[in-house]
Amino acid sequence: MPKVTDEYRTAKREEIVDAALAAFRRKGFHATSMADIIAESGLSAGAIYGYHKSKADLIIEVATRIIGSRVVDVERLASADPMPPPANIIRVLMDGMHRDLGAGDIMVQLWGEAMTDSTVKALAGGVIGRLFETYRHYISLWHQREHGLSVEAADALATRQTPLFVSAAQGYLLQNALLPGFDAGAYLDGVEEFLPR
Amino acid sequence: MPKVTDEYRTAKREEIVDAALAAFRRKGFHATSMADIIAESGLSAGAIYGYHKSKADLIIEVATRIIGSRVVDVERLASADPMPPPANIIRVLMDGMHRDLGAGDIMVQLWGEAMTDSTVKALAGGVIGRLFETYRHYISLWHQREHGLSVEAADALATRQTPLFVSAAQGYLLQNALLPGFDAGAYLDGVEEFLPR
DNA sequence: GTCTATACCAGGATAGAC
DNA sequence: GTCTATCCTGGTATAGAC
Repeated sequence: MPKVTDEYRTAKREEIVDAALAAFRRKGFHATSMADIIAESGLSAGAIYGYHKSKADLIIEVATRIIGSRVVDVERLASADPMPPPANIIRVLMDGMHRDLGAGDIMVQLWGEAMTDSTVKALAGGVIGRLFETYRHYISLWHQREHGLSVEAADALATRQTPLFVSAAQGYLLQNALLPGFDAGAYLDGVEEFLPR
Repeated sequence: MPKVTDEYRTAKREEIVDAALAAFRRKGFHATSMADIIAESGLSAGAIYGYHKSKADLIIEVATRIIGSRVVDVERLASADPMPPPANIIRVLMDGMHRDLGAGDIMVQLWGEAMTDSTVKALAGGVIGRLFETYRHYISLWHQREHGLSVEAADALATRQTPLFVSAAQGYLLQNALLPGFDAGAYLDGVEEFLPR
């Protein structure tokens, strides 16, 4: 029975994840060394390794937190009464992203990381899959309410549309991160003008 | 005046880039060590460094080649007589990608790499920018021919639509790389069904 | 529980022989 | 021009004192 409580332990773990997130935001996943995280946290190497067994472990921890918040955002909107049209959700998603992370750069890094690290891949795939499903459900619901479609018809339509909506969000992040003159406002206007409703 | 010709030198450079590409395809940019590239090329460390001064150099070389081919693809279609609708271009782009690279994974890695390596970022930004412009021009042309729009009207419309078309391509690559059950055919059908024409 | 100091390793790049 | 052998840095993780 540890004298120091479980709460203490989890709080400390979180604190370290915070520091890792801050460091990763600044330098990216693999350009960040454990020394950076150690400096950021104000703790020592020994302390960190007492809570997280490796750098990979920290990446996973950070990634889970990032994507998890997005799912919550969409779920919240699904219960709003006048449901915003699906295309408008992108705006909410990107706002949340921006609030949590400052920029989407870290998401892009995460995708890249997933290509070679199977743990990250499984995680990213799983969580994006969840976001995907949440979005699909939202779109189906919206067609039912707004266009009076049957559940089956709405589901079928949503299934065909969802990938494109998800792409609109992913494309926003990528273009924002890569193209010097990216105009976020214009992008979102375009999404609302041209994606189906 | 070198006895060994410039042609020899460039050919050798290319040969090494080929090997690097093969290695990167298999293990990703930073998981690939110089030793891997050396093994793949059948040459030695010394030889490689005689032609390319660093690993970063090789990444740039490979990246340039990859994206450059896409631009050519789109340019070629712009002079086809019945121009395919812009949404159909995605299919061509993805086919070419697949033929050159086997999978888009390496593109995703490249984007991630760009987040922390400013050279790669400048390169990726520049070349994606070129692809972007090529696509925009294509869309404008298409609206002029197909809908009889004035140059100005077509340009304005194309400017608003292009980002979304580019997202559709980027989203394809990402979802294909990350989602276990990704259905490429369905995705492309959705693109052609729902993107504006 | 936390610190400092350090072992240990991977991998990029080079020197110098042929 | 190409090879082998090796240097050296940077970075993760651990050992052991406090």
